[in-house]
Amino acid sequence: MTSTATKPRRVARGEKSGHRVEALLAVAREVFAEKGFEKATALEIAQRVGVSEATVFSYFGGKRDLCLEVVRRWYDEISAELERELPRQAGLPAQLHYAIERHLTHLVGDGAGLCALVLSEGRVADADFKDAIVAMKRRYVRPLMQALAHARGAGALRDDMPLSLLRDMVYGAMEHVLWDFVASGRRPDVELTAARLAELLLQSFAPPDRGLQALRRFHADVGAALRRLG
Amino acid sequence: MTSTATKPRRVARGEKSGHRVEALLAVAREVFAEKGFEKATALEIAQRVGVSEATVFSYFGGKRDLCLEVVRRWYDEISAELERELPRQAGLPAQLHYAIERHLTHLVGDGAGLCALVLSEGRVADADFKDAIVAMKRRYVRPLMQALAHARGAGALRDDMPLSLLRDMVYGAMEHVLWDFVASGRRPDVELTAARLAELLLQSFAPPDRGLQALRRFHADVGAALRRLG
Amino acid sequence: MTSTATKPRRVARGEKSGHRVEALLAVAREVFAEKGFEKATALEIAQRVGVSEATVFSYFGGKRDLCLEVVRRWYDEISAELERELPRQAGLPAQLHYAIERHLTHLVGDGAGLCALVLSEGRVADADFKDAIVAMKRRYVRPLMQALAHARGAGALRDDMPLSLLRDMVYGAMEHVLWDFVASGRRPDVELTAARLAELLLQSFAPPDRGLQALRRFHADVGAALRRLG
Amino acid sequence: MTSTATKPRRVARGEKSGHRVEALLAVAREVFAEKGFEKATALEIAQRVGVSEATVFSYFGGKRDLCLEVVRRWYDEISAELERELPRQAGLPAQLHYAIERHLTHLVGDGAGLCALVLSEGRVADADFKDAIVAMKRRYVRPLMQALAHARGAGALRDDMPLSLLRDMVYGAMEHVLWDFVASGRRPDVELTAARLAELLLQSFAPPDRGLQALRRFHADVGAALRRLG
DNA sequence: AATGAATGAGCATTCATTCAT
DNA sequence: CATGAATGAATGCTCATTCAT
Repeated sequence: MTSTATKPRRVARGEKSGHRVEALLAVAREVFAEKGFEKATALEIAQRVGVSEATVFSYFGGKRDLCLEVVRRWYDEISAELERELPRQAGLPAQLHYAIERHLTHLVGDGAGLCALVLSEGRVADADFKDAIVAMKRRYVRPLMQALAHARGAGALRDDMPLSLLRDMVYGAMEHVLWDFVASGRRPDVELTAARLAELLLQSFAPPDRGLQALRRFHADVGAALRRLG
Repeated sequence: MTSTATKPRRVARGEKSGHRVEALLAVAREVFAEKGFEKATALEIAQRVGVSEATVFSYFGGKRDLCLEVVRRWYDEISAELERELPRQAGLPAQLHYAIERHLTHLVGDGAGLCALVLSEGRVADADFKDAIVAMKRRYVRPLMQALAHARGAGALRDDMPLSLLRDMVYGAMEHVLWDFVASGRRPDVELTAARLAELLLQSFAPPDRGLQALRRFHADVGAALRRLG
Repeated sequence: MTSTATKPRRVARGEKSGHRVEALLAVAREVFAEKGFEKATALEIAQRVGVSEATVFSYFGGKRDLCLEVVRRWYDEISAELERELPRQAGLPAQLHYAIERHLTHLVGDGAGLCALVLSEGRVADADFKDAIVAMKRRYVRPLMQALAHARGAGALRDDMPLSLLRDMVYGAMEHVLWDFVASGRRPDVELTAARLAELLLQSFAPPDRGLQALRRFHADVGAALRRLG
Repeated sequence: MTSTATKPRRVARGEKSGHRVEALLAVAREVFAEKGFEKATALEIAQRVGVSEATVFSYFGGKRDLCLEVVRRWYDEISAELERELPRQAGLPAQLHYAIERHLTHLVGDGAGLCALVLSEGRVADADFKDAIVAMKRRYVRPLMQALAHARGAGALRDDMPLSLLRDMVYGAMEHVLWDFVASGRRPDVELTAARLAELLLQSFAPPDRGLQALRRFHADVGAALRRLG
């Protein structure tokens, strides 16, 4: 609970209230995504839902709280899905592909704006906000981090790079793909892009190929043998 | 020249004015970087420089113009450097490393905020703003794109991936490294990170190794010969 | 509905709101009339009503909208009255007198300022504003124009002058009477002035007198007969 | 000298200064006419003349003073002309026509804006301004008023109407013609309009026709005689 | 439980005006 | 003489937030 925000006078209980809250959150997600935090207004959210401005504030402590809740819900959804499904994928390649495909799908769906929200608004927000965001992000990223760690343990991943860097490559690349989409308006082919990214990243993450080294030694040995024979 | 913005009442001429403009732009860069476009105010910029609010508007057509000029200058600086130096680097590995190291250095320096500015404010800005930003971005990225294209021509780059995706990997990874820095406040080791990223990305971009294939065939052939020898 | 103006946040509903709107419009009429469009401020209007500045903007899209609404209401009032009553007057003299008396009464009442508003602010306003004003003016003037046209059809009006010129004489004369009032502060005797203006204008508009010509011929004939008798 | 305005630091002397002053006044007339008092800016006037803003204030005590001087000059010009030429016109019809034609010509030329200036800005200005304007107006109108008074003395003008009302008809009609021009942008045919207005106004001003009355009595008498003859 | 109504605080922007050089 | 530079004071407008009903 933040010190600056007023407590909502009304806390959702029962069916009707539940619906209200859901509707408000859904619309707020839209509006924040479209306009960004600053340009989003309580009035617009209220009007799209069909309630009064004041109602928004009776359910949420304030604009900031509402926004945080929106972000929280979004992260909850995608995190839960990832936590559930990622471990079911067999092997790093499948897992990486799954994580990428899901992330792209969500972001292309409605998340570009939210993404911007998190990236840039998080920067100027107060500590509370920041901490909350960081925690959500951490949770969201954990499944993939665990998969990477596991793969590294199995020798399927080069161990001379910090996992955080690999993670940054995964999500950074996707985010940039997203910005292109946002800037140009051209919807990317999610499936294709996911496949490509997964392949590129895998190649990137692969440990220096021991087989290749062995083959090179073999070639060298055969060559040397030939020369000795010569 | 944007169509909507008013012209500045004063255009910098002579020494004094030059200083004022530079001071304003420098401070504006700081403030926009810290606060983002919306939360940055002309008043704060003015006060930090030690002039009145009105003075800001006498040098720049408006807040938006000032912001655009700040971004323009920043891009000019880093673009000019890249255009000059990148072609002097020998080979894709060196070029990639150079581009990464420079980008990280600039962003860690003062650009994280501006980066956010460009990424997220660009989303809600008017067409003029957007177009200007896009043009700058394109210029900035061109040197690396050309290097990549050249490398691909020389067979040093896999040709089954769009260059734009490779570019997104390069810059996306860096941006995420930056966000970590912004969020955590822990300054990354630029040199080390640059080296690592360059290596990871190079491995990613490398064409399926023809030498490796040849070696495999050689190995197979030798094996077959051995078996035939029985 | 003008394209540039923001919509008011609140649209009057119910009793209370109705009162607020009316109060604001009434006071705004005063202030615009006193100060003119440019010098009138939302703050002053608000203060005279006893509300905050923001309240003004919550009922009207902006200063311009408020002003236009004020003018619209004023024209509506006087136009409706004229449309209703003018046709009931019998004969051009009565109609002219009625139109003049009403116009003077309204202008002396509160309209001098509004008149100036319409006349001179209209010059610099944007197209929307202008068009709206022109339409109102046209409506207001129509009843008299129709009366004039009808009188001309009946031969009671000289037909060698454009009606628009006659109209300009009617309203121009009155406006000047008004300016005298505004400048000097001496309230004119509306009834007397109306009677005089009506008589002057009627004499002006009368067709060259056929009766007079006939009488002259009669006189000449009688004279000739006398001379023949002589 | 007004109490609020600062004295100009520089009073025009000699050739150069004279030119400056003239140029400033000429341009200021244009700008005030185009934009009205409020929207006219010292900056624009200065730029059109090619001097700095400050220069404007070094020649005139302030915007208001400059404006007053512009108006004064304009009235001086047209008043002087009228004072010189009107008495040379023979007879009321010629004089009325002359006054009308000159007024229309000047207003259509560049005066519409100045006219609005005088009419509406005069309303909100301080007493000094107002008095000055009133004095100018009075001087300008005097020649025609004297012509009217003279005509009335000669029995060529009905004496049951105040001269001020006749004056208002003359100038009011013209002003309305002008507003039509300003609103529609359609330049009126000055010569034709002047002729028509002069004729209409003359017919308006003519004394009730004594000849007509005499003729009617004659007709009545003849009729009565006939009837007596039975 | 909902909201109509009101507003305080803030912000971009404009411009007449001053003054040191 | 002229002006470059600076600014104080307005002013229109926005919006999150409060509160009585």
